[in-house]
Amino acid sequence: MHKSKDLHQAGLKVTLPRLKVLNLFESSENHHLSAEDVFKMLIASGEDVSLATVYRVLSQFELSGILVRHNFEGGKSVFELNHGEHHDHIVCLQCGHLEEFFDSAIEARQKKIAAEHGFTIHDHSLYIYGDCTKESCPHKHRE
Amino acid sequence: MHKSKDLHQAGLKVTLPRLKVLNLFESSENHHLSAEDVFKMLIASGEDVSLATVYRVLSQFELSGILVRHNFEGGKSVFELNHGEHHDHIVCLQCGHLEEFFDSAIEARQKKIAAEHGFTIHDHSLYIYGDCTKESCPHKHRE
DNA sequence: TCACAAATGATAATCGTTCGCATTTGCAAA
DNA sequence: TTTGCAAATGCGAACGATTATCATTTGTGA
Repeated sequence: MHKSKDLHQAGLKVTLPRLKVLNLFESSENHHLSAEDVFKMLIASGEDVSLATVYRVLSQFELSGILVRHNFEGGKSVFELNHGEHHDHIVCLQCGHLEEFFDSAIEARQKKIAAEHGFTIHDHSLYIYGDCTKESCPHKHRE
Repeated sequence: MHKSKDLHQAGLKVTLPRLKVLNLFESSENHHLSAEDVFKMLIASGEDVSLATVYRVLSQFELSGILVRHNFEGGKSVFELNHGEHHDHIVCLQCGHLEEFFDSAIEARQKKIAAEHGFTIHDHSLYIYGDCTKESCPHKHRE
Protein backbone atom coordinates (compact mmCIF):
# COMPACT_ATOMS: atom_id res chain seq x y z
CA MET A 1 0.00 0.00 0.00
CA HIS A 2 1.11 3.51 -0.69
CA LYS A 3 1.28 4.60 2.90
CA SER A 4 4.19 2.39 3.81
CA LYS A 5 5.79 3.55 0.58
CA ASP A 6 5.47 7.15 1.76
CA LEU A 7 7.21 6.21 4.96
CA HIS A 8 9.92 4.24 3.22
CA GLN A 9 10.86 6.99 0.85
CA ALA A 10 10.95 9.35 3.79
CA GLY A 11 13.59 7.07 5.29
CA LEU A 12 11.36 6.04 8.17
CA LYS A 13 10.66 2.59 9.44
CA VAL A 14 7.11 1.47 8.82
CA THR A 15 5.76 1.18 12.33
CA LEU A 16 2.27 0.85 13.64
CA PRO A 17 2.04 4.27 15.28
CA ARG A 18 3.28 6.00 12.15
CA LEU A 19 0.75 4.23 9.99
CA LYS A 20 -2.02 5.10 12.40
CA VAL A 21 -1.15 8.78 12.35
CA LEU A 22 -0.86 8.82 8.59
CA ASN A 23 -4.20 7.08 8.25
CA LEU A 24 -5.80 9.56 10.56
CA PHE A 25 -4.66 12.54 8.53
CA GLU A 26 -5.80 10.91 5.32
CA SER A 27 -9.22 10.01 6.60
CA SER A 28 -10.00 12.91 8.92
CA GLU A 29 -12.72 15.38 8.09
CA ASN A 30 -10.66 18.14 9.64
CA HIS A 31 -7.38 18.64 7.82
CA HIS A 32 -5.71 20.65 10.55
CA LEU A 33 -4.87 18.64 13.63
CA SER A 34 -2.86 19.35 16.77
CA ALA A 35 -0.85 16.71 18.59
CA GLU A 36 -3.57 16.51 21.18
CA ASP A 37 -6.24 16.16 18.50
CA VAL A 38 -4.35 13.27 16.96
CA PHE A 39 -3.78 11.62 20.29
CA LYS A 40 -7.40 11.90 21.39
CA MET A 41 -8.79 10.75 18.07
CA LEU A 42 -6.56 7.69 18.05
CA ILE A 43 -7.43 6.80 21.62
CA ALA A 44 -11.11 7.36 20.89
CA SER A 45 -10.97 4.96 17.98
CA GLY A 46 -9.37 2.31 20.12
CA GLU A 47 -5.85 2.78 18.81
CA ASP A 48 -3.41 2.62 21.65
CA VAL A 49 -0.61 5.12 21.25
CA SER A 50 1.48 7.24 23.54
CA LEU A 51 1.25 11.01 23.48
CA ALA A 52 5.02 11.23 23.35
CA THR A 53 5.03 9.08 20.24
CA VAL A 54 2.43 11.28 18.62
CA TYR A 55 4.66 14.29 19.17
CA ARG A 56 7.68 12.42 17.84
CA VAL A 57 5.87 11.15 14.78
CA LEU A 58 4.44 14.55 13.94
CA SER A 59 7.87 16.14 14.13
CA GLN A 60 9.42 13.44 11.97
CA PHE A 61 6.67 13.77 9.42
CA GLU A 62 7.25 17.48 9.33
CA LEU A 63 10.98 16.97 8.83
CA SER A 64 10.47 14.49 6.05
CA GLY A 65 7.92 16.68 4.36
CA ILE A 66 4.86 14.51 4.88
CA LEU A 67 3.20 17.13 7.07
CA VAL A 68 3.36 20.89 7.35
CA ARG A 69 3.38 22.56 10.75
CA HIS A 70 1.54 25.78 11.49
CA ASN A 71 1.91 28.00 14.53
CA PHE A 72 -1.32 29.84 14.94
CA GLU A 73 -1.99 32.20 17.78
CA GLY A 74 -2.69 30.25 20.92
CA GLY A 75 0.57 28.46 21.31
CA LYS A 76 -0.09 25.01 19.98
CA SER A 77 1.19 23.62 16.71
CA VAL A 78 -1.22 22.37 14.09
CA PHE A 79 -0.36 19.98 11.28
CA GLU A 80 -1.79 19.17 7.89
CA LEU A 81 -0.82 16.86 5.04
CA ASN A 82 1.67 18.37 2.66
CA HIS A 83 0.00 18.29 -0.72
CA GLY A 84 2.89 20.03 -2.35
CA GLU A 85 1.06 23.25 -3.05
CA HIS A 86 1.91 25.95 -0.58
CA HIS A 87 -0.98 27.99 0.71
CA ASP A 88 -1.78 30.47 3.46
CA HIS A 89 -4.62 30.61 5.93
CA ILE A 90 -7.44 32.84 6.97
CA VAL A 91 -8.90 32.11 10.37
CA CYS A 92 -12.18 33.16 11.95
CA LEU A 93 -11.53 34.44 15.44
CA GLN A 94 -15.12 33.76 16.45
CA CYS A 95 -15.56 30.15 15.49
CA GLY A 96 -12.11 28.96 14.54
CA HIS A 97 -13.19 28.17 11.01
CA LEU A 98 -10.21 28.03 8.71
CA GLU A 99 -9.91 28.62 4.99
CA GLU A 100 -6.95 28.27 2.71
CA PHE A 101 -5.85 30.55 -0.05
CA PHE A 102 -2.99 31.09 -2.41
CA ASP A 103 -2.13 34.42 -3.95
CA SER A 104 0.67 34.62 -6.44
CA ALA A 105 0.85 38.39 -6.17
CA ILE A 106 1.59 38.13 -2.47
CA GLU A 107 4.08 35.34 -3.03
CA ALA A 108 5.89 37.40 -5.63
CA ARG A 109 6.03 40.49 -3.44
CA GLN A 110 7.48 38.44 -0.60
CA LYS A 111 10.29 37.14 -2.76
CA LYS A 112 11.02 40.65 -3.87
CA ILE A 113 11.02 42.02 -0.34
CA ALA A 114 13.30 39.27 0.91
CA ALA A 115 15.72 39.97 -1.91
CA GLU A 116 15.67 43.69 -1.20
CA HIS A 117 16.62 42.98 2.38
CA GLY A 118 19.41 40.63 1.41
CA PHE A 119 17.64 37.51 2.62
CA THR A 120 17.26 34.21 0.86
CA ILE A 121 13.75 33.15 1.65
CA HIS A 122 13.39 29.93 3.51
CA ASP A 123 9.82 29.92 4.44
CA HIS A 124 7.07 32.27 5.40
CA SER A 125 3.85 32.27 7.27
CA LEU A 126 0.86 34.44 6.62
CA TYR A 127 -2.25 34.26 8.70
CA ILE A 128 -5.20 36.55 8.28
CA TYR A 129 -7.39 36.76 11.35
CA GLY A 130 -10.93 38.00 11.04
CA ASP A 131 -14.60 37.36 11.56
CA CYS A 132 -16.79 35.43 9.22
CA THR A 133 -19.98 37.27 8.46
CA LYS A 134 -22.98 35.49 9.96
CA GLU A 135 -24.13 33.79 6.79
CA SER A 136 -20.84 32.77 5.35
CA CYS A 137 -19.48 31.19 8.50
CA PRO A 138 -20.49 27.56 8.40
CA HIS A 139 -19.28 26.85 11.90
CA LYS A 140 -20.59 29.88 13.73
CA HIS A 141 -20.70 29.36 17.47
CA ARG A 142 -19.13 25.98 17.21
CA GLU A 143 -16.06 25.37 19.36
CA MET B 1 5.75 63.41 31.80
CA HIS B 2 4.16 61.74 28.82
CA LYS B 3 4.66 58.20 30.05
CA SER B 4 2.21 58.41 32.91
CA LYS B 5 -0.13 60.14 30.48
CA ASP B 6 0.10 57.13 28.19
CA LEU B 7 -0.83 54.91 31.09
CA HIS B 8 -3.67 57.13 32.22
CA GLN B 9 -5.33 57.31 28.89
CA ALA B 10 -5.01 53.56 28.65
CA GLY B 11 -7.04 53.40 31.85
CA LEU B 12 -4.18 51.95 33.84
CA LYS B 13 -2.89 53.04 37.20
CA VAL B 14 0.51 54.64 37.05
CA THR B 15 2.60 52.20 39.02
CA LEU B 16 6.30 51.75 39.33
CA PRO B 17 6.58 48.46 37.45
CA ARG B 18 4.53 49.78 34.56
CA LEU B 19 6.71 52.86 34.25
CA LYS B 20 9.84 50.74 34.37
CA VAL B 21 8.65 48.50 31.57
CA LEU B 22 7.57 51.44 29.46
CA ASN B 23 10.91 53.14 30.02
CA LEU B 24 12.73 50.01 29.02
CA PHE B 25 10.92 49.74 25.71
CA GLU B 26 11.51 53.40 24.98
CA SER B 27 15.19 53.30 25.75
CA SER B 28 16.17 49.85 24.60
CA GLU B 29 18.43 49.36 21.62
CA ASN B 30 16.50 46.27 20.66
CA HIS B 31 12.89 47.03 19.89
CA HIS B 32 11.64 43.49 20.13
CA LEU B 33 11.65 42.10 23.64
CA SER B 34 10.28 38.94 25.23
CA ALA B 35 8.95 38.81 28.77
CA GLU B 36 12.15 37.18 29.85
CA ASP B 37 14.22 39.84 28.10
CA VAL B 38 12.33 42.55 29.92
CA PHE B 39 12.64 40.79 33.25
CA LYS B 40 16.36 40.18 32.92
CA MET B 41 17.11 43.66 31.70
CA LEU B 42 15.22 45.23 34.58
CA ILE B 43 16.89 43.02 37.15
CA ALA B 44 20.27 43.70 35.57
CA SER B 45 19.75 47.43 35.85
CA GLY B 46 18.88 47.11 39.50
CA GLU B 47 15.14 47.44 39.10
CA ASP B 48 13.38 44.98 41.31
CA VAL B 49 10.34 43.50 39.62
CA SER B 50 8.58 40.19 39.63
CA LEU B 51 8.46 38.04 36.52
CA ALA B 52 4.74 37.58 37.04
CA THR B 53 4.28 41.33 36.98
CA VAL B 54 6.27 41.62 33.79
CA TYR B 55 3.93 39.14 32.12
CA ARG B 56 0.88 40.96 33.47
CA VAL B 57 2.12 44.36 32.39
CA LEU B 58 3.02 43.17 28.92
CA SER B 59 -0.43 41.68 28.41
CA GLN B 60 -2.15 44.80 29.68
CA PHE B 61 -0.04 46.98 27.44
CA GLU B 62 -0.95 44.79 24.51
CA LEU B 63 -4.64 45.06 25.35
CA SER B 64 -4.50 48.80 25.70
CA GLY B 65 -2.57 49.18 22.49
CA ILE B 66 0.71 50.40 23.93
CA LEU B 67 2.55 47.30 22.74
CA VAL B 68 2.12 44.85 19.90
CA ARG B 69 2.65 41.14 20.47
CA HIS B 70 4.31 38.86 17.94
CA ASN B 71 4.37 35.10 17.96
CA PHE B 72 7.41 34.02 16.06
CA GLU B 73 8.41 30.44 15.63
CA GLY B 74 9.98 29.20 18.81
CA GLY B 75 7.08 29.56 21.16
CA LYS B 76 7.78 32.73 23.06
CA SER B 77 5.95 36.00 22.55
CA VAL B 78 7.87 39.11 21.61
CA PHE B 79 6.64 42.66 22.11
CA GLU B 80 7.40 46.03 20.56
CA LEU B 81 6.07 49.54 21.01
CA ASN B 82 3.02 50.29 18.93
CA HIS B 83 3.98 53.23 16.78
CA GLY B 84 0.68 53.15 15.00
CA GLU B 85 2.10 52.09 11.67
CA HIS B 86 1.53 48.43 10.98
CA HIS B 87 4.44 46.50 9.55
CA ASP B 88 5.51 42.92 8.98
CA HIS B 89 8.74 41.15 9.76
CA ILE B 90 11.48 39.24 8.08
CA VAL B 91 13.58 37.09 10.37
CA CYS B 92 16.99 35.50 9.86
CA LEU B 93 16.84 31.89 10.98
CA GLN B 94 20.61 31.81 11.48
CA CYS B 95 21.18 34.77 13.73
CA GLY B 96 17.74 35.93 14.72
CA HIS B 97 18.26 39.31 13.11
CA LEU B 98 14.96 40.98 12.43
CA GLU B 99 13.93 43.57 9.89
CA GLU B 100 10.65 45.32 9.39
CA PHE B 101 8.85 46.08 6.18
CA PHE B 102 5.57 47.36 4.90
CA ASP B 103 4.19 46.54 1.50
CA SER B 104 0.97 48.17 0.41
CA ALA B 105 0.50 45.70 -2.43
CA ILE B 106 0.44 42.82 0.03
CA GLU B 107 -1.85 44.70 2.38
CA ALA B 108 -4.26 45.40 -0.43
CA ARG B 109 -4.29 41.81 -1.63
CA GLN B 110 -5.02 40.62 1.88
CA LYS B 111 -8.03 42.87 2.19
CA LYS B 112 -9.28 41.61 -1.11
CA ILE B 113 -8.77 37.97 -0.20
CA ALA B 114 -10.52 38.39 3.13
CA ALA B 115 -13.46 40.01 1.39
CA GLU B 116 -13.63 37.25 -1.19
CA HIS B 117 -13.85 34.71 1.59
CA GLY B 118 -16.54 36.65 3.42
CA PHE B 119 -14.31 37.69 6.28
CA THR B 120 -13.97 41.11 7.84
CA ILE B 121 -10.28 41.42 8.54
CA HIS B 122 -9.28 41.90 12.11
CA ASP B 123 -5.63 41.44 12.03
CA HIS B 124 -2.97 39.52 10.22
CA SER B 125 0.52 38.32 10.73
CA LEU B 126 3.13 37.81 8.08
CA TYR B 127 6.56 36.53 8.89
CA ILE B 128 9.18 35.78 6.29
CA TYR B 129 11.87 33.41 7.49
CA GLY B 130 15.17 33.23 5.68
CA ASP B 131 18.91 33.51 5.88
CA CYS B 132 20.81 36.75 5.70
CA THR B 133 23.65 36.58 3.23
CA LYS B 134 26.99 36.72 4.98
CA GLU B 135 27.70 40.38 4.35
CA SER B 136 24.29 41.85 4.92
CA CYS B 137 23.69 40.14 8.22
CA PRO B 138 25.02 42.46 10.87
CA HIS B 139 24.45 40.01 13.68
CA LYS B 140 25.78 36.83 12.13
CA HIS B 141 26.57 34.14 14.68
CA ARG B 142 25.23 36.22 17.48
CA GLU B 143 22.64 34.54 19.64
C1' DT C 1 -5.32 61.60 55.22
C1' DC C 2 -8.19 57.58 54.55
C1' DA C 3 -10.22 53.66 52.56
C1' DC C 4 -10.52 50.51 49.19
C1' DA C 5 -9.96 48.75 44.80
C1' DA C 6 -6.30 47.61 42.05
C1' DA C 7 -1.54 46.09 41.49
C1' DT C 8 2.31 43.48 43.09
C1' DG C 9 5.42 39.60 44.67
C1' DA C 10 6.24 34.97 45.63
C1' DT C 11 5.19 30.65 44.48
C1' DA C 12 2.29 26.91 42.94
C1' DA C 13 -0.02 25.34 39.00
C1' DT C 14 -0.94 24.71 34.08
C1' DC C 15 -0.14 23.77 29.29
C1' DG C 16 2.22 22.17 25.42
C1' DT C 17 6.12 19.75 24.47
C1' DT C 18 10.52 17.16 25.08
C1' DC C 19 13.68 13.96 27.45
C1' DG C 20 15.54 9.67 29.71
C1' DC C 21 15.47 5.15 29.83
C1' DA C 22 13.86 0.45 29.98
C1' DT C 23 11.24 -2.41 26.73
C1' DT C 24 9.57 -3.65 22.21
C1' DT C 25 9.70 -3.98 17.27
C1' DG C 26 10.93 -3.52 12.26
C1' DC C 27 14.04 -5.28 9.20
C1' DA C 28 18.22 -7.10 7.14
C1' DA C 29 21.59 -10.53 7.17
C1' DA C 30 22.62 -15.13 8.11
C1' DT D 1 12.84 -18.46 9.47
C1' DT D 2 15.28 -17.18 12.92
C1' DT D 3 18.41 -13.84 15.02
C1' DG D 4 20.56 -9.41 16.30
C1' DC D 5 20.54 -4.86 16.77
C1' DA D 6 19.51 -0.27 15.74
C1' DA D 7 15.53 2.27 15.79
C1' DA D 8 11.02 3.20 17.74
C1' DT D 9 7.92 3.10 21.58
C1' DG D 10 5.71 3.92 26.18
C1' DC D 11 5.81 5.80 30.38
C1' DG D 12 6.66 9.27 33.48
C1' DA D 13 9.64 12.87 34.85
C1' DA D 14 11.34 17.25 33.30
C1' DC D 15 11.05 21.48 30.93
C1' DG D 16 10.10 26.35 29.37
C1' DA D 17 6.69 29.75 28.86
C1' DT D 18 2.89 31.48 30.87
C1' DT D 19 -1.08 31.96 34.19
C1' DA D 20 -3.42 31.56 38.62
C1' DT D 21 -3.66 32.09 43.70
C1' DC D 22 -3.51 34.84 47.53
C1' DA D 23 -1.55 37.53 51.06
C1' DT D 24 0.60 42.13 51.09
C1' DT D 25 1.43 46.70 49.24
C1' DT D 26 0.30 50.83 46.71
C1' DG D 27 -2.13 54.40 43.79
C1' DT D 28 -5.93 57.37 43.80
C1' DG D 29 -10.31 59.64 44.50
C1' DA D 30 -13.27 61.17 48.28
